[in-house]
Amino acid sequence: MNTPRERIIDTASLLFHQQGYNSTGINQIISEANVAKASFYQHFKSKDDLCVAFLNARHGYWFSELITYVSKSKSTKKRILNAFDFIIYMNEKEGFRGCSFLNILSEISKEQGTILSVIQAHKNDLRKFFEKELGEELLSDHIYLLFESSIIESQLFKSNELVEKSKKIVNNLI
Amino acid sequence: MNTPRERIIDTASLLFHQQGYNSTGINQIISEANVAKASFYQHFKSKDDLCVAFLNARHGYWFSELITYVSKSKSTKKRILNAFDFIIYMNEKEGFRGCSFLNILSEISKEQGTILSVIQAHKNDLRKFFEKELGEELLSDHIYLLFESSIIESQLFKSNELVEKSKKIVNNLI
DNA sequence: AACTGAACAGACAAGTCTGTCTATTTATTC
DNA sequence: GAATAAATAGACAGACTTGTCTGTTCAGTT
Repeated sequence: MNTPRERIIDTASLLFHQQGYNSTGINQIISEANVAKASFYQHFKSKDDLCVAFLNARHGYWFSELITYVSKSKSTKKRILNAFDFIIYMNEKEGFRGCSFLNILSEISKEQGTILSVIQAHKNDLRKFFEKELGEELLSDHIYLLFESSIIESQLFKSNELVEKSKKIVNNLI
Repeated sequence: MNTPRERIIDTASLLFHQQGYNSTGINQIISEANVAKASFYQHFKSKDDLCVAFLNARHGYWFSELITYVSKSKSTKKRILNAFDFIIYMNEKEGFRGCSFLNILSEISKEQGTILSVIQAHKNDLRKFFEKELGEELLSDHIYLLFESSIIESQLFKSNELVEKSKKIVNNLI
């Protein structure tokens, strides 16, 4: 049944995604993860510390899934279009809850600089991913921006309509 | 010194923007607005009710400012570029706090459907704004998506770099 | 069989939150 | 000047929050 640490992160992933970071309490996390409170604070020194651990885990999971999706094709163009299909896949899998990183970005204050830099690092990696695929920086940033808004707009409207439209735009662009 | 209702909405605007919706309590709002708690609940039946009122007020303010900015030019192209300059202006004015509507989107749960529809209505109006300016739907949605990500990325990186890049992209696009 | 480290349960402190309530004061209108 | 409406202050209920703490149980190792 996994280690307590894993159970905590798995449960937190689910709850942060479903309810948001600030609306999810430690008590609910440990209760649903079947972990004692003392055990929680043995692994994480604070809730923010858990948040960083969660974002790191999410980063690893999310990118490996993206790479899996992209690797289905060989041509750059198809690979990029696959990335947008990955958004649709994730939306359907996770119920249009958007990007964990951007959701938490909206919830943190100036004092939580550590969390902010984890979010920035994640997005920088995504930006680099498109740059490596495409070479040209202006084009890759263009597609990065469309990718980002595709995630957000599908969360907002609980629909893949604008993801599909982005695919059409990107298809004409490359 | 304004009416209590106005003082509440003004204070809430500031605090929701600075600290987020869930992190801002009623007590802080009424204290900083110099309003009694009973007065607050005479004007708003709940915190979510205040949220809706705030978003409506924000909608009015934000759009009127956008229109002012856009109206400085006559050609469609220049007007669209002005809209991106408006993002830069707001970022500098408000300290890269991003979009009130999207920030609250990240904080609400499924039960808060009323708030969600106010956010969706705002973004639909923005989408229509670009459609009216540009006519072509694919192009106007393309620019709408770049506009949205420009706001978010500048909030994320506390910088106007990607807004400027979007301007360059849009300049080549129209 | 004794030791060790990690997990367990759960009480507790100190503070937060929303929303309700009573009771008093101020301002406006008839 | 009396009546009405809207503001005030602030106590209170009840539930929540994070983090600390005590003490117990259990598995693995020597």
